[in-house]
Amino acid sequence: MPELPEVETMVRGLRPVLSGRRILRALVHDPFLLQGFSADDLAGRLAGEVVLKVRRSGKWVVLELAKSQGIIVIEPRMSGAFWLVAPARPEHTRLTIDLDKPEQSVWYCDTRRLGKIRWYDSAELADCAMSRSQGTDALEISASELHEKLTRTSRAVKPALMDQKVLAGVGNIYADETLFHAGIHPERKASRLTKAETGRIHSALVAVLRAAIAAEGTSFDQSYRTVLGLEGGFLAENSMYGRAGMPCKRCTGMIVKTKIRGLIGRPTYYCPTCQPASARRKVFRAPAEAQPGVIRRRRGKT
DNA sequence: CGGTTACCCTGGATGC
DNA sequence: TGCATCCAGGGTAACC
Repeated sequence: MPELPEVETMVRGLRPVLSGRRILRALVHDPFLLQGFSADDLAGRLAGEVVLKVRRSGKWVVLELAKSQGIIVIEPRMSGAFWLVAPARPEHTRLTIDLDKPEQSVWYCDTRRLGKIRWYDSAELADCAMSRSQGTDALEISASELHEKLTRTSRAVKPALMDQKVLAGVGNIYADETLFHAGIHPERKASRLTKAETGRIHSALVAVLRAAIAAEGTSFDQSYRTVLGLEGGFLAENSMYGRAGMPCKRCTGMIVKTKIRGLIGRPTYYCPTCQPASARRKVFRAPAEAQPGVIRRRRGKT
């Protein structure tokens, strides 16, 4: 579930509790998430370690260890979350880290078990591995680099924005939100975007991510919570996600939920009026309610 | 090679 | 109530 703002919120919550602290012991409850090492191995390496730094890279949580100089990378993917407060060990806990003086437990939970935990022996190895699968962080990329990266691909702009190698941190919710604020249709061909348009995407991206971080992310249903178990507040400010059939906040037209090419299996929300399919032509066809699974529009033919 | 899809999991919601 | 199906905010192997 977590995208950049949610992971940033996790890291900000973990940092004061974890950094500089000694790990008493680690308990691996589910070795399934471990990539390339065993539960005993991880427990052995963590016992007695000191956490040097907690930081974020794209949608990943990075723990730097002081003694071994090792790096742990946690990818929460869809359902990973950290808990600092709970009456007892939370359900679906996959890893427990017990801290020393004063005693405090950090639980890492992952309902769907899609997340991954990786270990690197040095910062160099970790950086090398991470830069292979992640582009520039979405909060650090410049407007000109974004323009260059987007116009290099012929894909639709939304899947391009969500490609972690293009830029790291944007997922389904914030891609829709960003494109709405930029006034760009999610299926616009990325290579055809003008400098002005990618500039609007860049400004919208930064504004949306900052607002979402300030609100501590987006929560709905039983999904994402902060490390203190609180809901993030961005859903109230959010203009697109989950608002199919509701009025657009800018033009009062109706928000559409659909599926787009390159992102089968994930919903896309957009406003057909504020985000026209072509930069030059207005869309007259009612684009609504394409049946789930059916791919709308192919070369403008109806 | 670039673009797209199938699949990895589980639990909650929905439909019959 | 019970069972089947669908859905979800991510990432990647494998396919065309």
